[in-house]
Amino acid sequence: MSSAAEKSPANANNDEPQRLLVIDGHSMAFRAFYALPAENFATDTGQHTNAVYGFVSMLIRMIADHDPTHVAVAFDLDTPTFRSEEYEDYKAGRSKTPEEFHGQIDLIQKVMEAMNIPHLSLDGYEADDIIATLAARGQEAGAEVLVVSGDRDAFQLINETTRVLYPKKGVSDIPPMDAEAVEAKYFVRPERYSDLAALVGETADNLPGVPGVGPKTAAKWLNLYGDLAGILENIDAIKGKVGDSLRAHVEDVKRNRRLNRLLTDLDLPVTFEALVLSHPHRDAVEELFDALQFNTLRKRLFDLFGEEEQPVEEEPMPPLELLETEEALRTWFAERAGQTFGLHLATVPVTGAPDDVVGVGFAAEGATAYVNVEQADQHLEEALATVLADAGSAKAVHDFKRAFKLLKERGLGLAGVVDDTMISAYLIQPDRRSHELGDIAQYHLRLTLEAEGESGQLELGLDEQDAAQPAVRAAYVVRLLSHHLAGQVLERGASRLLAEMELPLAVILARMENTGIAIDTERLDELIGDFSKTIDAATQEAYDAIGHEVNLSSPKQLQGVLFDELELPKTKKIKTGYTTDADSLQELLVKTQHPFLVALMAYRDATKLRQTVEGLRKTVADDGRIHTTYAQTVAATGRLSSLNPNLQNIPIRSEEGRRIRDVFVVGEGYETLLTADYSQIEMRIMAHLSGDEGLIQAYRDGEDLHRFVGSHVFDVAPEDVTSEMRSKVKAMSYGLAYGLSSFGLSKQLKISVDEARGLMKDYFSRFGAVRDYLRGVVTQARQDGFTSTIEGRRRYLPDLTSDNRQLREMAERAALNAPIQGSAADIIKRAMLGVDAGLQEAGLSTRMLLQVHDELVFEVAEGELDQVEALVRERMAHAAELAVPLDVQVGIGRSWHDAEH
DNA sequence: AACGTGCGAC
DNA sequence: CTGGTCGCACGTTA
Repeated sequence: MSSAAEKSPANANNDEPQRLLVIDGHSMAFRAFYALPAENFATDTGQHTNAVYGFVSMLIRMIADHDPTHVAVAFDLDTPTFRSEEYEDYKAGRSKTPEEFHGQIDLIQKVMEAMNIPHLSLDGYEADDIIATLAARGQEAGAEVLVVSGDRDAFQLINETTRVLYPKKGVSDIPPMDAEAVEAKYFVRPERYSDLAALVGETADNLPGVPGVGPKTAAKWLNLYGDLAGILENIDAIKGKVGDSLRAHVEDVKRNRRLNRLLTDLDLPVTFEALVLSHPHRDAVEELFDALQFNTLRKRLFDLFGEEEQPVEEEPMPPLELLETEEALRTWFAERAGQTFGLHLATVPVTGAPDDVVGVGFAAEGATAYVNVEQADQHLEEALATVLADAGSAKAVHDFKRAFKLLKERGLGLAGVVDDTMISAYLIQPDRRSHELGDIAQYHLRLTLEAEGESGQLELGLDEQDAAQPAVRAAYVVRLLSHHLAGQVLERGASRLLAEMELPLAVILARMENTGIAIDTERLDELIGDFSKTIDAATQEAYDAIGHEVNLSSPKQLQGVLFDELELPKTKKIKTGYTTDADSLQELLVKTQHPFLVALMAYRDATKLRQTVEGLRKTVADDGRIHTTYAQTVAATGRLSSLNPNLQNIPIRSEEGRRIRDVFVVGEGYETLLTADYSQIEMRIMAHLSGDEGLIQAYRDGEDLHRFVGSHVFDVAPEDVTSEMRSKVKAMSYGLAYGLSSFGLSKQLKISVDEARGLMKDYFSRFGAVRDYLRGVVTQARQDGFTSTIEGRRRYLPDLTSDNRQLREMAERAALNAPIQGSAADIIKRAMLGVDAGLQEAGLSTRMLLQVHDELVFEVAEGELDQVEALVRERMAHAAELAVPLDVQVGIGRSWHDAEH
């Protein structure tokens, strides 16, 4: 399925297959109303908009998913219909429409007018009749028909060309019902569905059926006698109680059948052609959506129809010029002075080492060029080096950090980088999972990395062309992308983040990665042995406890042992059965005291540790150091991530695990490792962002925050806060920043949900500003479509308005967390820039090695300790000006373990 | 190869 | 249904 953004507006071209989408307006509005909480959707004037929002959202999605050429919406009127005339209790007993629903139908109709989508209603008839009539007309015109209705009567319309979207509660992606689906569910073909409904009855319409007859019986009869008429002809042949029941209610059945027949011949004032889906009235939509305060929806709507979403007209790529002499290179760049060059490296893989740079592709206005680095003579290479290292020559690259490192391998510098399209794309869409050049070029420009006519065939004869073509093509694409993304980066207020934070940071990260951290490999090997012994012992214990062997690493086999064999109580359900996670095992142990559980948990702990240590062992480079790679465009909040290996999840909480930190040591020629971390940075940010006077003052006074909060929540003097109270508020304080529920808190603290709820209530009654802030974050994010950090880093969360509750609530928790986690990421990034600058200004040899979210690890050169400590403390503490101080804790030692404090 | 489960860190 | 952000290893399934 293509995304909404790719849809072009429909046209009535007769060569194209036509598809009509007909929607039951009231029923969809009601679905939307109940899918979205009314209290979250209201304008400043108090008009509720949840049904309008949900309706338009579903409509956009359906247009995107099904690509109709024609669309219409049918509404009921409040006036009597031929059905209520015949049967006065028709649809009686329906509960009154809620207060908040009032006026929303009118608004939906206004939106339809602005969107240029016809909406129809007809005195004396219901929406279903209009739908049936339109469906018939669509079919006559040869169109495929999709009916969207929450009324099962619509099933009678299903045939080879007509299908029904019948939204089930809580399902946003609705599979269309066709004849087979109806038959599978009701055991009759769609054309017999009305007969079946007449027999069974329809509670939604207050039409009683034959008592004792359900779909199965009705279907059995219909299949036996052909149709309802056939049943009535043979009515005396039907035996048993149900036969008597049928005979007693035959008039009801006949009435039901008259009422549930949809009319397909209404006199509607529109032709099929008038239903053609065309562009919205832009001004009308702007005005209406302003009034409704729909901001993200406006963008989705315009994206759906937007002209700018048409494929970008691709100009032929300028011809490739090979720069083979110093002179040629100088001339090429001199003629284009002042331009921003797209740049891309041609590389070849090398086993067990970084890729090798074999050439450099450049793109400028109307020209592309390639320099073969391997065949370059000294003059050419020097000229190239000059251009690359020239800060005055502006360049756009994709993945600056990688390019910087690869060039460095060749002894080449890289400066003047004004854009990294990978980072720009990330700042625009931090949630995207891939920011690879090919992906974002496809997404933003509809361009592929493969040039026209290049697919597959090798350019024969010239080896270097093989490397040159793709590199130059990439440089060309990078240049276009950079141009295209710059506007969006600016619009989203991310220009400073890019230029002053992420780009300079890339250089620092490249250096950290190249430096790596020294490893005591002997110690590492010892640890592997130690953990292995623990594993062997635990394994044996586990086998003894159950009398046979089993793969303790297989959740599936463990389920067999725990729940079938040992018949322990069932745990939480997961996709593949019942969970065997650590929390659940602990609960099982409390309940059953089974020795197998103890052994299994010991096995889990030890295998996790051995696995970590073995992973580290494999990544120790020839220089005896581990060189992680930092991913700058992965974490949606703005954090870095670390991979190959991940050095941001080295154990510390358990004594056994902490030993692993002993293998990270100071390198030869250096004096010591130094770690510096922010104390409670996320809580401090929460205090700052919420402006809670109590929390702010506590931090200013340098109090033990959790003790302080505990004394207020439990209403005791600070010195009377027990460690149990302290750990409770600590869990709660941190949980709040993650959107923790009272259920989650109760589980974590092993207390009742009531107790957890009470705890949270007390917390918020003392720290009301925190509650107001957290509420405000979600409301604001829903309005804006994004959250922001203190540096203006945005995270877009379209799911905040999803009609899927689970998605929506996940987005709400992400919205709570993103400003806090993201601001902490901003702060430590600023700190890294500051510390790095400070070290250089002071001409120190001390090196920054690692970043672990709120911690930096340094390798301190001989004699620099005092100076470095002062510098690091100062720069970290002043990386941001908050309402509370940023407390920095520093530790020193020969290993990472010893440098903990 | 892709997915699901489980778990380490902050 | 129920705590955010990651990366990685293993077993299982396609």
